Amino acid sequence: MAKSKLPKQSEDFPGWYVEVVKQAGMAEHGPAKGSMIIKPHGYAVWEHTQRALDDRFKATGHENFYFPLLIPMHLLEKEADHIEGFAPEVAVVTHGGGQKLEEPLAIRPTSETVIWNTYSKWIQSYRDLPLLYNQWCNIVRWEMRTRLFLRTSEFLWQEGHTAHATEREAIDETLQMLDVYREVTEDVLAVPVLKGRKTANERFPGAVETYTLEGLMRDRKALQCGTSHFLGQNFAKAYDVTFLNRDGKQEYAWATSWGYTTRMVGGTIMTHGDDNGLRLPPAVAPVQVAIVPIYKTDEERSAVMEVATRMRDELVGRHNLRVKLDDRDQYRPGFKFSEWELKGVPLRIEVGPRDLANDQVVVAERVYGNKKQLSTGEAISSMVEMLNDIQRALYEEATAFLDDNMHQISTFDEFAEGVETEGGFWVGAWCGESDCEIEITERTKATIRFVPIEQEDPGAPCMHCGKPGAERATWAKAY
RNA sequence: CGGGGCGUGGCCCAGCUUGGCAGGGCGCCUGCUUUGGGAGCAGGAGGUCGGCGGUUCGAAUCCGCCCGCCCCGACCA
Repeated sequence: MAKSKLPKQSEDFPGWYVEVVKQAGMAEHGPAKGSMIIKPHGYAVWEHTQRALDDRFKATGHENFYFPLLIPMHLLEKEADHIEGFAPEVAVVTHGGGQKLEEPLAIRPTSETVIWNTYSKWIQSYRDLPLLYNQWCNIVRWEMRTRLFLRTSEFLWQEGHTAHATEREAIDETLQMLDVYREVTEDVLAVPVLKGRKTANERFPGAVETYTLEGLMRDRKALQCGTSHFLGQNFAKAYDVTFLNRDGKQEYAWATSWGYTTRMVGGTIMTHGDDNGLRLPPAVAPVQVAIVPIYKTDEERSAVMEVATRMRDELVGRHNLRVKLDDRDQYRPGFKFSEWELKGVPLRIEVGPRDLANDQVVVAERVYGNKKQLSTGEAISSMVEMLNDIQRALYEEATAFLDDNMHQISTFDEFAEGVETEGGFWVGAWCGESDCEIEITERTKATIRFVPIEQEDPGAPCMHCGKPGAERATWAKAY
């Protein structure tokens, strides 16, 4: 493996992250404060994530639509908890056409308000329900402090907004979509996650319940990886969305919303990356196989390129893989090896004169850091299986890491000390009261990432205040 | 919003203390030699020194104001 030009993860994780994002060509800062330019290598990871999600949305009966970016202020202000939660981070357009606007326009921080305002027109009867819709879009949330992918003032996401005739159906939808997120996060991004319910403090503004997925990054800090909200009838009441039920009675509709963002590109980087750069899961890697030709003379070049091109064509045409034949003449092989490793490409094929003489190629695996010699035919026929194996290996490695960093809390002091020095997830009894939660957070800088989806008696008093335990809470320092 | 830092060829930075030809490394272009783990040599292109004003014979450098960005905290996906 090449010597890295990156800071070491163990010495400076934030520095490592900033550098690997830049050097691997994933993203850079935009000209406006807190904004992000997503570069092709980063955007492709998002595109593959989008595809995985969108296919599953369709498979569960959802359709895509699109609502406008600009929302009249008065619409935004109808649901009290919602506007209170979002007010500080809403960007507002005050001028247009060279004039001050009569009514300012909010740039959407999320679209519940404009969508539920419209749903009131779309929903009259129980026969109109359910509405199972989703949109892919950008949103703006004015943030104090930003980090590429993890928190920028504008980001890309998907927001699902469904309306239902019954509470049960809406709750089922909320949990179903959380499961879709879990499947994509674990099976596609190879990021293992824990599933749970947010406390009142951490809940989405306007939601009755917020369900979450939490992953653990390599610096042992938690990352929220997707949330699904049961909104009850809060938005239906604020925007007067009623329908006539089977019995001829007016009822408020039940709502859900769920979102998944470009943040997970950052989550994937921080879950799998190592001191040599990215390690991308094959399912989302923009390039799954890089072929590096090696030659000195023109004769060698044409002989090597012929084999390399044939392999590329077969891997693309017959095996449907994403392959890059690196025929750039201005770089030498060693440079290319390092670059593809930095960019996290799972497999690299090296073809040179020595290989041609032996009717073989060299295959290097990014995740294992090894090289093996295979015949051309073997290399081609085993490539899909090797990629599947790498996908699985990344997930298993991350799962082992997560398991190693799960701690059961026995005393508050041990927890406070441990979460500070070791990081990771800490599980223990909590009284269920917000004031106590806030005190613990102030003392430890850790937050409750989630409690079990179905409330469970921990069978022990609260680790902090000693009152009867109401919940088994999982704590961590988080992004 | 508080604390800290920084704005100088595409990128990273030196020069500023003590005013006097605008420099280095990387990258880029050309040529030759190279090519199995980040190549070497030679030549070359590229600059309103963040902006405005002031002091001065003379300002990247001193003074004032402004703008922008990054990092650390409080808020957040």
